Amino acid sequence: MSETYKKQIVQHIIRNLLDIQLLRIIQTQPTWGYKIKKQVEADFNIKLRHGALYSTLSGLEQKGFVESKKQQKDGRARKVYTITENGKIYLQTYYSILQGQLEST
Amino acid sequence: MSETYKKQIVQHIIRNLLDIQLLRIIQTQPTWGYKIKKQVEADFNIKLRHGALYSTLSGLEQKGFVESKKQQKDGRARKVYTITENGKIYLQTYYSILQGQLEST
DNA sequence: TACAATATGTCCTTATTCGGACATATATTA
DNA sequence: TAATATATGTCCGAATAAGGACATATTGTA
Repeated sequence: MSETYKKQIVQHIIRNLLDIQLLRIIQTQPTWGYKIKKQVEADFNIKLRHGALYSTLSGLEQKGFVESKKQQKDGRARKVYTITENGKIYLQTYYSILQGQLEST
Repeated sequence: MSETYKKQIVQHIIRNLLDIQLLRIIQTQPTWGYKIKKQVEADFNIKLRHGALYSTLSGLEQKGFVESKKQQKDGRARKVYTITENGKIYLQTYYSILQGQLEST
């Protein structure tokens, strides 16, 4: 597979479907903004502006796809996000559409 | 699967990953702008602005992912797009990234 | 003959998003 | 104690994209 395009496409997906990617990450385990940023940057070797990250997280919460709880860990205040039932349904619907596209390849 | 979200997500994908969706369609068979518009609108029951469509097609051609040939059919001038080798590699790379995400579900 | 459909393209104003800075607070390390 | 890392958030000017109109040409239909 072409490594040349890989980074480009990942950036494209992260940029244009950030909400869905965040839901994906939060579904695997409850987590918080800063950790997601570090994780995505390490995993994909790209930059993630925290401005976009936090506002997208707020958006997901407003839509009822995630819930947040303030957590105090080692003196640091984290906002831990957990996926909701609606969030799971939304993600599942997204996956099923992609699955359909992959199958018709 | 939730029908409530389906249309919303399809619109999201078409809107944010239009270039990839166009490549997908052109890969299955060479086609032209107007036909793609009608096809997408019928298949997904959404509106596709032809302004965005034609400029995205031009963009794909500039990037070397598709090639166009002017064709005369029934007196009408069509610009028939065909996917290139680079276009196929690009799409394949995209699919492999999605596959990876789907597998980790 | 007028209208709808096929077919492709540009242009312009408005709306949205980007990238980066500004802002704040605590903990750890050099 | 100064810098770095963790942690979350807002704001603003610039860049980009969206929506729709303008433009043109042919064919088929009412």
